[in-house]
Parts: sequence; structure tokens; C-alpha cells
Amino acid sequence: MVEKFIIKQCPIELTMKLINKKWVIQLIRDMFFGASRFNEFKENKPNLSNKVLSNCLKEMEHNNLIKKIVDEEDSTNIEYKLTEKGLALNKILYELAMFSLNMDVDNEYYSKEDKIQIEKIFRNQLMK
Amino acid sequence: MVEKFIIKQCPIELTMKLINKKWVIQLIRDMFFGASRFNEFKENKPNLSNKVLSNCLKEMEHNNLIKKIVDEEDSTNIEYKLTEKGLALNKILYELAMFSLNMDVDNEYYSKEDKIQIEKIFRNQLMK
DNA sequence: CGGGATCCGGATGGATACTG
DNA sequence: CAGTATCCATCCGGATCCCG
Repeated sequence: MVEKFIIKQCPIELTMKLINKKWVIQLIRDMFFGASRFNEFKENKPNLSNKVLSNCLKEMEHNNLIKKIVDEEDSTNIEYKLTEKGLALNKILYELAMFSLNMDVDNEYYSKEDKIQIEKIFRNQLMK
Repeated sequence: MVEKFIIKQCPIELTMKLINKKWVIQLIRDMFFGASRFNEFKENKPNLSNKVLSNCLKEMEHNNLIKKIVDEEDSTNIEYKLTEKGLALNKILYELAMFSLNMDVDNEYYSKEDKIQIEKIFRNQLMK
């Protein structure tokens, strides 16, 4: 019934291995919205510790989702940017956002007007 | 820079709260491919224990992604089905799969022919 | 067949303090 | 600013056994 050859090396699982960690998607989203520095990522995440963030960035770099860019003249000037692979996550992020907007039928989290605005913002940032 | 009001109650985070657990996406995928019983879910997942599966199904039910259906005449006959909300995850699953297929540019995991087949299968199961 | 109860060890998260 | 070094708590997964 379940297609065996897909289960064995399921493309969904392959992708989930990259993003199924607590902070990865939030960091990717932040980068789509312009964040690029260590301390920027920590904003709005009160319980993201240095260690966890550091490890997370390393793993994402290892998985080729982001690249670490060190200024040649000032080695303390470090930025993190999405790679092509990271940028290709845009559709997934978009669908993740749309799911919440569409499932919130009672406008519990967002008003109708907010939804329109939020959809527009995500489309601009992710689908350009 | 980062839109504050989105970060505060980010729709991406809301969705991730539902699926960012080790087995959730695999179980949802299995259901899309026809699985519905406790022991079916355990197939192909050698290190998924009863406890973990049981807890996971409960949490998914609590999050309204699936519903537990008990046969009225035989209470040991139990099935798990996707709810409307669970079914609405289809686009996310599809994009998760497409990401792997598209990123595998060297045909390391799948041959070109496999990709065409796999895309077709996922589209049939998820987008019908 | 569909779980519940228990136990254990390792991984993970987070706080805090410190450094170039 | 971008981390590293510790330490601690917790959670989580997995194994095993059991039950209606």
C-alpha cells in the first residue's frame, strides 16, 4: 500500500532532516527577512542561548543551507547568508505560513485584514 | 527590519509547533499513502517504540491533525484518519518532497527517471 | 491488535560567565 | 560583536514487559 521505494529514501524525510530542529526554520525565516548577524538572530528569541545558536548555525552551514561570510579586513565582522539551497526553501516557508492563515478560520490569531497583509508580506519576502 | 508583528505570532512558527516533532510528518505522510492503524505506522520505522507512537498520535489528535475512530461493535478495531486540518498539510508535504528532488542536482539520491515517477506519485497522493 | 507502565541513558536546551 | 566553556535539568527515545 505504502510505496516502499519512497519510504526507503523518502524525499520528505530528506528535507525534514535539514529543518526538523527547533530553531532552524525560524533562523531561515529571519534571514529571508534580512537578518544576518549572530545577535540579530537572538532578538525576539529570549531562550535561545549562545551555545544552541552557535551549534545550529554550524549545522546549517554544514548542510549547505547558509554560508558564513567573514570580512577579510575585519575578521570580527561576520555575516550569515542563505545559500541557493537555503533560498530554495522559500516555497516551503510560504506554505507553512499559508497553512496557519488558512486554518485560522475563526480569526483567532489574525483578523481578516491582518491575513491579507501578512500574506502579502510573506509573498514579497519569499517569492520575489 | 524584521517585521515585528509577524515574529510575535509568526504563522510559520504556529505551523511548526504542530509538525516539528520527530515522527509527525512521517505519520502524516503514511496516512496520505493509506496507512491508518497503529501497527501499520510502525512498519519501516524500526526504532519507533509503542510509547513514542502512542504519545505522538495523542498529541496529533489533540492538535486536531488526526482523529481516532473506534469501531462501535469492536472497540479493539481502531483507525486513525486525517482531519480536514491534517489534509490541508498536503501542500507543505508536496513542497518538502519537491525540495529534495530539486536539490538533488547530481542525481545522487534519485535518477532522473525516478524523480519524474516520484513527483507523479506525490502529486497523485497529495494534490488530488 | 492497540496500546499502558516502567526504566534507563544520551541528547538537548538553557543559564551563566568569560574571551578576543 | 561573535562566539567558547561549563554546568545542570529535562526531555525524549527506545527497550522491555504487560494487559484487555
